Amino acid sequence: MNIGEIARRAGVSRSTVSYALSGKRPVSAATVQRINDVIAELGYRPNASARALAEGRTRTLGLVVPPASRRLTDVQLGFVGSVVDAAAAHDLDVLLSPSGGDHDRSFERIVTGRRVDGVILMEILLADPRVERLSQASLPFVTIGHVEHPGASWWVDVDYGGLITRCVHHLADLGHEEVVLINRSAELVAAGYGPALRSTTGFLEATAARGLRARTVCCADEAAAGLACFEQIRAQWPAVTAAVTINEAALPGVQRALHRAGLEVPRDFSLTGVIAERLAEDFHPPLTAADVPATELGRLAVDLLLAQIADGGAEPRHALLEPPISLRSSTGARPRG
Amino acid sequence: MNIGEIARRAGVSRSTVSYALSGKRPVSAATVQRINDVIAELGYRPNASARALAEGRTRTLGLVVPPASRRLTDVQLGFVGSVVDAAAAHDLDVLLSPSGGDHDRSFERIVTGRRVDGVILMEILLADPRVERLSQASLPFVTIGHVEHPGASWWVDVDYGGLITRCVHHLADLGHEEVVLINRSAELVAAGYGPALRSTTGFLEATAARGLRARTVCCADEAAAGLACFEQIRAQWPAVTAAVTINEAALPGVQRALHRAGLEVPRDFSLTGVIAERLAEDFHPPLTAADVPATELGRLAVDLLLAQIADGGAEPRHALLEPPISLRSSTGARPRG
DNA sequence: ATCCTTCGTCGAACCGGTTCGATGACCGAG
DNA sequence: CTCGGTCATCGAACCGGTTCGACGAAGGAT
Repeated sequence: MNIGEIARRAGVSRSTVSYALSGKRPVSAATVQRINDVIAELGYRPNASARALAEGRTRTLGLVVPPASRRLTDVQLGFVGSVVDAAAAHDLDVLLSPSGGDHDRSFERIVTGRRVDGVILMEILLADPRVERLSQASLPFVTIGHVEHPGASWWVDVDYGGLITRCVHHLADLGHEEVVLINRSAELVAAGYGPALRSTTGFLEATAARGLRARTVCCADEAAAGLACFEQIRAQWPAVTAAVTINEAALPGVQRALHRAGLEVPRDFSLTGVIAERLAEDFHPPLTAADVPATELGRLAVDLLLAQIADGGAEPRHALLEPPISLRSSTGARPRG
Repeated sequence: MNIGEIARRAGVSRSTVSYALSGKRPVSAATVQRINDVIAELGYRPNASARALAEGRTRTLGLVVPPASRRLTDVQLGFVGSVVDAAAAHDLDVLLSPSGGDHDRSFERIVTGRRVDGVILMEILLADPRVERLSQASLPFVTIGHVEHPGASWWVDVDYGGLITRCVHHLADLGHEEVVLINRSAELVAAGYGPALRSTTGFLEATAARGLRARTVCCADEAAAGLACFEQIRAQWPAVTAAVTINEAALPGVQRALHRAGLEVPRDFSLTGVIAERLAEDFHPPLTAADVPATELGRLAVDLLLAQIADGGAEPRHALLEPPISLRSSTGARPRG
């Protein structure tokens, strides 16, 4: 069931079948009809490997994801889903590569094996060796998240710094005077994980600008850590009346700690941050937060990647999204006394 | 940078380079050394499409996942991660195909385009058209979850019926007399989703065997639905003192409803079921539940698929896992009065 | 009737690997 | 010295598509 068999049964040459399918040269209507009949009867589809070899492109995108050992957050899961859906909308397949910060075998296969036309890299670090590797392999790629010198490459990202800034202003407007940033894990910060670093920067600048006392803690991506972390905050800085967070996984623990401490949100304590929409709405009460537009980000990443593949010499393009803060009900005026 | 270039620079023929790399025929040590030097210098890796075309296999597995519009549960996410990791351990890549119950373009590309050596299908229905399609295409495949007539195909699954049965016995041993099953959505049940149906069967048989009054409700996969569902249970069947569930996504809502009703777990109400380990431990208090061994299931699925690819004529094999129930602290004796 | 286009189709080369049969060099045995 | 047998390597065919140049037939202009 290859193109030669189709050609034989339709009584034409292989090239005519190819042209009839691609439309790249005119073929008479009668011949097209005959070929289509044979194809429908045999259920033929061109062999993807052969086509990729001849055309020099695979119609496949690579998606580099964190290995399963690191559990995906809701936001990351949203990226994966939307990238896959957006690619499918262009009739492209997605090849998954689980890769840590170092390039492992799977990543190398993707990069040098010509298995994909381009790569989307998520969860990158400010100085990421994989970005370097892709550049020198001259394989088109787009990162979700941006590196230290963002002018030279293609990326999409959420403006964590800006969003955290707006969260702080929101709390300042409500009269809070001492606030804490619950960041992600110390390991991620140490490794140079952009969102964690930019959140910190934005938080410190905004609190300074508004004259607030600022506290920051790192917290592992687990409910248990969130609980411990919040109890430590209460013990260490009892005057803190509001928290800003980008750590989704810690939220259930924070909620339990609030409950255990007898604090009611937002009457006794305000909570906000950058959180996947679903989690913000599942919280009790629903969180006033910047919803990460994971779906749009994934779609944009695919669009940029396709543009880059179509025109390799084009100037790098970026998109820095700053979604609005959804006012739900987890923030309120600073409690008095 | 193809095999011909390597051959030219090493002063040998293309076939010698190929044999040196694959080891399928002896090549002198000196020649191998020379070839390896050139390869290392140029950073050569064989073109995956060309190799796939020549060998007749792609070294790639297909993974059919629900489209992103349906949010993945924690258990499903666990499957995806473990399948990808297990495949990577065998130096195989994973191609993702988002597909609903019907076969769409992405699924068809996977099946007929010879893009993959085999397929893993998750979230299948009792009568799933995709299973039919893969069978007639004679493409090796393994399902996570099993179809109505399980003898004819390869699959791995968790024994939902058996686990729910054991949950019911556990509650009966604790003295509960009226219990409810919180199932997944009515749509899934109507579509013939195996875990939902087998849970119901197991629940009804076990409660009948132990002489318990049995109630069942369907609940959409959302926190809000879980809350509404639980409040309806309290209103409609006030004598219910324990719930069994397979609906992870509804848990936050159930928790909120329990809290709102002033019920303390397990003193006033017992809760158990089949739940991803992480969620069971994030619950307050941690849930006594059967932890779905998603990681093992994914690994097993890959193992079975590789066995099937290696020997297409082999008898279909299955694995029905029945993980132990982890006794945590969400179940207790029936409250008196 | 002759020449020039245009249209539809064909054959061959090519993409970059793998694999099979053949060939030549070298060796030890007779 | 010749013969038989390894061993290492080579050339060619093949996998299944795409694409380019060429070619024959039909049609229009002169």
